[in-house]
Amino acid sequence: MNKPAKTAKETDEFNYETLDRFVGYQMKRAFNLVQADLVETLKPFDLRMLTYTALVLIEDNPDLSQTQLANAMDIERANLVVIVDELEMRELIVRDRVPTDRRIYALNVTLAGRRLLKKAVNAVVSHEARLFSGMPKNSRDQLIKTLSEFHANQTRKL
Amino acid sequence: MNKPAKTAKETDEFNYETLDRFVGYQMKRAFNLVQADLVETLKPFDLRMLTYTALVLIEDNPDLSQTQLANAMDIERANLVVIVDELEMRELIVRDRVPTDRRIYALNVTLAGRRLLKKAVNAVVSHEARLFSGMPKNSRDQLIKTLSEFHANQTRKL
DNA sequence: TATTGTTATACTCTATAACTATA
DNA sequence: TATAGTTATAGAGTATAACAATA
Repeated sequence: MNKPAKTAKETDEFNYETLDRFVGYQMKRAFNLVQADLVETLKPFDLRMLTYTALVLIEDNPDLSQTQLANAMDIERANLVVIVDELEMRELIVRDRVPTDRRIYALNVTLAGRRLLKKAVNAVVSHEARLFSGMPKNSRDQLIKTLSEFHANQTRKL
Repeated sequence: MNKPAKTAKETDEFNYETLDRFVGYQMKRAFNLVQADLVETLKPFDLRMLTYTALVLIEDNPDLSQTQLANAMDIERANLVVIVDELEMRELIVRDRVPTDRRIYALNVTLAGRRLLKKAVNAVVSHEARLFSGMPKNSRDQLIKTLSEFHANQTRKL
């Protein structure tokens, strides 16, 4: 097959030699796929990953303050405000005033929030089961463990 | 320790019961840490993750077209245009015209691009070595393998 | 008709600085 | 002074639709 010297790359086989050792990029690509599927999964509940995560953490940790929630979610307090605003406006959570320290809000899930979350959690569990169905269970468990330990390790260094 | 009934959560021990099974969130948190560190690593070269990745792929795959590159990077063609614009403007790559198909550009790295990339790759390798220094080598290899297989699995399904 | 590269646009997430009210 | 929540803003990444040139 003689071709002209200058043509565009014609095969679909890419050389990922340099990129394959780039863990960050593997993480990004994998996460992008998960994220895209998750967006669709949460759409019926009018939730995004951040609002879903916030709701989960507030339910599992009653009376959480916004600063604590932001830390737990690894985002800035400033960016959490609009998320909490949205959940409060939709009456999925409440901002309770704390008598002993009037600077703080104690966040709590409402009944409506609890009901919505229950359905959303089920949907997310199904979404992940489907997404990782091709992955052996021990690989998935190991993945969670590795990522979790990595996160713990990094944040401890600060 | 008797406390008033309504106070904000006082301990730093969080209940991650629901979240811990949420692989997508583990991926996101881990990736965010990597990304934040990578931004600093690439800053001296005036590169971002996307421009760095594009440069790597173009060097390792001469005569790549923009559509092929976008596919390899898992981004939309439309979003690649500004990335290629930037690299071309900085004379790190060239858009070569393909005589046999005038719709296509054949992307190639310039000498300057090659020189910059060599330093950048070294910096990224160091950055990852440092970042994952607390992780056993086989965990890191397994992580790359799992993420890579996951990606291959998902994209094959389309 | 289909494909490549392109423009425009909207939305989301992230990061920073500065403000207020409370402690 | 320091902290909790807030506002404003800028930068970056992502997704979609529509267009011109070319096949």
